[in-house]
Amino acid sequence: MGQDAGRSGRSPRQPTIRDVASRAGVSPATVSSALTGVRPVAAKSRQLVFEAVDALGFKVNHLASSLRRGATKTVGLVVPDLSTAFYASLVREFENHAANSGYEILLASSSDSPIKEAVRIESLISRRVDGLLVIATHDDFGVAPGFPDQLPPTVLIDAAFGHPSLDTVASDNLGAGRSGCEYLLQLGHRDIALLTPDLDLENVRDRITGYRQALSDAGLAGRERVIVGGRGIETCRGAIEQELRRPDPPTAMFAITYFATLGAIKAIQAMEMSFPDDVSLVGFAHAEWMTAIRPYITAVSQAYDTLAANAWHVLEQRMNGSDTELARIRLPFRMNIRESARQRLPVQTPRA
Amino acid sequence: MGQDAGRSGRSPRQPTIRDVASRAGVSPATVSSALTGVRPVAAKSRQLVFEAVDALGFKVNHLASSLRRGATKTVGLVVPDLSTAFYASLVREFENHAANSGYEILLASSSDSPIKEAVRIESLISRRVDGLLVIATHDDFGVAPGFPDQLPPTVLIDAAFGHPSLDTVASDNLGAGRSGCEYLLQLGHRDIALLTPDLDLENVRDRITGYRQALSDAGLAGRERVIVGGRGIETCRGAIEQELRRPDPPTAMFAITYFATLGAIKAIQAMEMSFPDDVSLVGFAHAEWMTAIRPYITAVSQAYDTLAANAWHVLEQRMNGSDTELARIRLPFRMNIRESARQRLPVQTPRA
DNA sequence: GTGAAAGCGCTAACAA
DNA sequence: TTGTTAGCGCTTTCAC
Repeated sequence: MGQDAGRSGRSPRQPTIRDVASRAGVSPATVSSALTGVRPVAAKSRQLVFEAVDALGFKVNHLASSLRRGATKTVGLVVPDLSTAFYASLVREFENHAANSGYEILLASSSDSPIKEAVRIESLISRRVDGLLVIATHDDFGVAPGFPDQLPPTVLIDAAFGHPSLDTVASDNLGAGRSGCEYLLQLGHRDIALLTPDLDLENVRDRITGYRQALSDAGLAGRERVIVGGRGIETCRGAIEQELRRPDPPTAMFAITYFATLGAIKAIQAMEMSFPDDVSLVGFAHAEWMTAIRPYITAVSQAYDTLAANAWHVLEQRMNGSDTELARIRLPFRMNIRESARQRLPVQTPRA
Repeated sequence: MGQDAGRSGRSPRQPTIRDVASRAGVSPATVSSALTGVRPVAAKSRQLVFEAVDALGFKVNHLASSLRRGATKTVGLVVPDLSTAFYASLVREFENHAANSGYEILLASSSDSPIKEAVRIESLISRRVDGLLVIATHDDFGVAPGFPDQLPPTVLIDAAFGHPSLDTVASDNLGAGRSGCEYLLQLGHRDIALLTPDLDLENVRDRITGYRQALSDAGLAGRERVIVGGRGIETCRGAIEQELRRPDPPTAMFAITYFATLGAIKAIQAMEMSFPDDVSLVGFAHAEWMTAIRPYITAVSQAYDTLAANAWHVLEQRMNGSDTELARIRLPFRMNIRESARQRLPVQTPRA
């Protein structure tokens, strides 16, 4: 239990493999072999080596070894924003996979900016990561001034699905939009408003398409109400309030984003209405509070764990040199039926 | 805008500083000087170098340069758990500070286990991080089988405050416990239950001490009600329900942890009671939903941004060789007064 | 202002 | 099975 957690720095010098070698009375190559197991080492030598390692407190200099081997056992992870719970969950999953496979994670945030994205990736490349996991800030990933023209093995998650030259993994957004809407339809709703912050990302647009399809399949093609609320909880809230104030307010709302969900909730409260009594709500994403405060929030959520597992798997294959065709993985969403949406009451709204 | 985002790998070979040198007709040393600016370079040479760099698409191999310079411009960040919003916020802040100072972050999760913590730190050291930021899993940081006996400059955040040989930065937990309780006292409450998941960490114990002090200062020394609910939202919930079922239920509750807050909310709902009508609630931590769903949650929260800024600052000093005395920084909490706690009614509220 | 040469710590040939 | 040697790509004396 030798710790000392000693005051930083000031060490005489970290022992090198040479120090170990001379103390063990073998060559550096043997030490290396004993440590890495790349070539057989006599039991005796190995023991000598380990004794010396312990005695000296030797730790391989991963830097030197990476430089020599041409691989760092490190992957870069680029996310648009660490405060979004979904991204944070992905980070957690990836950290886990990485640790289990002997990789380290270099974390970078692009702050939702394509050019910052480019800069951060550049920096990661300079550090010679073996691979890159990126949640792109927009669908044209790779198009930004100063974007590196050579990438290590890279897997794109969530956004930029179907990139022409990179593996991509995403959720079945279309299906998610469909399911959310169908669920509401099933409950008897006919006036279903959809709330989205913007139309920038394809994944969001897909959700909207799914919503439209569900509506049109139900013979309600003309009844779309797509509310673009803007980024930020407050702007979404404003937009929804406006919608609720109309003479023909929706009887149900489908928020297709985490912030949109929060905005919708705030709007409903602000109008002194309540869900599911006055209006049904289907939200998006998973968060613990959704099952803490009543009514529990019915929501569609991404299977972040499966998403991460798949992305990691693909990346690992690539890093190991696999040259199979581009991955194009679509993963199902989860539909968490709880309490915030319910059967439309017959008297609720005037019919058209 | 030269991108290609080309299919991974298969490159001929990354150009090195030598390639640049020969193309520019100067020596490697000059290229290095031009790039790093460590020594003056003639304008002419510099231009030549940059042209060659552009033409070749050269990128310094940070690995090689780190090895040579003996510094990586990388710091390791160890957190107990990425799913806790507070830690995630710290990570975000640190990533930001790092990027602004030209550092990269190597992220590791200890999964709340001291031994995993040791293992992960070991790995980071092997990668020769210049510094370490760690949110320790317990107060005896550094005591675990296999814990490295030499650390780079290290700053401990949140837990293990006052470590004998490392800089520590934490919130004023005692003050937080005090404030939360005093606020409730001020509102006229006399039966205030405190909910904590456990007594393991000193920061939590300090909050409890603060609560006790506030009570005793108010002449209510005998009225402490400390409920240890266990990790996990559900167990907390169970414990609170039990408390609320007593013949003399508390009129107010103070949850001193994020999960405890969620547990308290669930318990209150499960009892078909509501806050602040039947019982007042002061929660812990900051989350957007606390100001989305009514009633908004009154809560004490850590100033994660200030915490991170201070920790980063201290770490940077150390990494630059500062040898001043150990930092021991206590930062104030924030008291977010919202709606979940209110004046105790003279007559205990009847059921609705 | 610039170059030659050594070397950071490790691993991979190549020999033995 | 093991050692010797070269060199990964960079920076840094030291000399000019």
